[in-house]
Amino acid sequence: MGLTKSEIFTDQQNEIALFAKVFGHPARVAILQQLFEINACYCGDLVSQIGLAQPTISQHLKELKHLGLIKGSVEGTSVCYCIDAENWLKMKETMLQFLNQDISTQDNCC
Amino acid sequence: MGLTKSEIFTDQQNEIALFAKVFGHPARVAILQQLFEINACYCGDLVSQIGLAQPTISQHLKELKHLGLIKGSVEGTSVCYCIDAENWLKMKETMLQFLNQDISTQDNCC
DNA sequence: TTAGTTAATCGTATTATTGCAATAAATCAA
DNA sequence: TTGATTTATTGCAATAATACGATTAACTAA
Repeated sequence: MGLTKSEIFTDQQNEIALFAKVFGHPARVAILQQLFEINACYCGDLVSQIGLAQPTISQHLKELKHLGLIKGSVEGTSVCYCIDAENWLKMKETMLQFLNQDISTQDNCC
Repeated sequence: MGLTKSEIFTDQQNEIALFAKVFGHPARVAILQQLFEINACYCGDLVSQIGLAQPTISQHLKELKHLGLIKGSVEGTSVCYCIDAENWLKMKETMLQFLNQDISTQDNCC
């Protein structure tokens, strides 16, 4: 019915899915790459660099902030965003655990 | 307008987003974890283990297969699915490159 | 052939996501 | 205070994703 049944999955599975979902849009990938490269970036800079409208960028920033992956500090009229290093590492641990799964035996059936 | 503007992003950014999007649902995370654990699994087993309807599981399997992360072989009336090890490794390389980004300088602005 | 089993596909209802114009809010400069 | 600048929020239209009942397709066994 168009509604993800989160309750039938484990917390870990839901957490992985939540992190992955936020990376599931190229604009958010681009924003994060930019923040890593520049280390800090104004919202307006991201708007001109990425090429989406200001409300759209603002919305993507909000989602990244909601998951704790970035943080922003007000500087006058503009807002400076950067990666939240601590939370990024925590996220990385979770995702690596998922990505580094190995196939138990070598003889695949397919 | 509800339509991702893929054309304004790099191929790499779009690729990362596509992989991440498929991990952005707990059912697909659960399916992949199960395939890693059991090494091979019938569609029907996944249906009973995960607790979603058969057409729903089949749809999720289709998406995973479309990205090349799993492959299935017909065995009589059932279909045996397993991880496509080679493509999984390729995907992992792409995602690790993204996740392993480091902050250039230590002095964060925020 | 016929009945049973398993999985894919179709159709559809419901919810989520994306994108932006318009507007509001907050700050600064004169 | 007024006007300019920057970002957040609101509202809405369009598209995508999720889930499943019903059906189809493919195979097996009797």
